[in-house]
Amino acid sequence: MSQQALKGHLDMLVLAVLADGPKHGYAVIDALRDRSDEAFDLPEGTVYPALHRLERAGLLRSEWSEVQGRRRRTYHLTDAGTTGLATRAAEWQRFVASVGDVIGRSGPWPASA
Amino acid sequence: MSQQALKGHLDMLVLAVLADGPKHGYAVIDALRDRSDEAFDLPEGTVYPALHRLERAGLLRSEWSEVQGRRRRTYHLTDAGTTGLATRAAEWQRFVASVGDVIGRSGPWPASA
DNA sequence: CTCTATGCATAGATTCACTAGGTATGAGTC
DNA sequence: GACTCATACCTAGTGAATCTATGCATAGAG
Repeated sequence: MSQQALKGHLDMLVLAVLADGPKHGYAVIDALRDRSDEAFDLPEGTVYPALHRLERAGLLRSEWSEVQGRRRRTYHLTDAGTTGLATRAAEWQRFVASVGDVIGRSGPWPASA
Repeated sequence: MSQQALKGHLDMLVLAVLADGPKHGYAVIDALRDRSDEAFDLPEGTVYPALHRLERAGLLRSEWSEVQGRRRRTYHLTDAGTTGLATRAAEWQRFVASVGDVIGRSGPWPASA
């Protein structure tokens, strides 16, 4: 996968896995890898700053906890995060449709699942 | 549309419009706008550097001509450009499928055309 | 003559994922 | 006990690539 393919779409992916339920950072990374069948195996240096950015933007909130001697910061979507995800997902689908128009796709995408 | 959505995908789009036939830079911009129904209305400062980059990479070649007193640089795909487009289009579809897996798409995309 | 569209170009700003490092705990191995 | 690995957090700096802003030049319309 191209190194820049994610640009501008990472926030949506993070919001999407958190829409399933609160998770701490490391679990977000695992969820992205599992759900994408290894396609999105993101380094911590990518995901942690994204989480901080989304919290600063008000789309996430977090609480600290301690589980078996390890500090965890668990993130959950705010209301703004929920609507933000919906907005980004809609934009994504328009983007995909536009790219399809340009590259000349005719039929529906092959199902992956 | 997000400002960064194109990151890493612009090359594919440029190659796609040139796969339809040789075009000069300004015409590439027009083709992208027309084919995407205005969604991709890209500034010259985006497209010209992309064309130069693709030519340096050997995916495009260009010739100068003069039409009605205006200098034109017309680009066409090389063989590497044709295969490069196929590669990028395949990667794009895998990327779209992976994003779909993460954000929980179930059915096929709604047809846009 | 001015303004717009056409047609090319580049320099600098900006965004954002990634690389590379750092800290710390728990569990398993030798 | 020492070592290694997985878990779990963090940030500074790099790099790639699009966008903003600007410049030059010609043709045509008003």
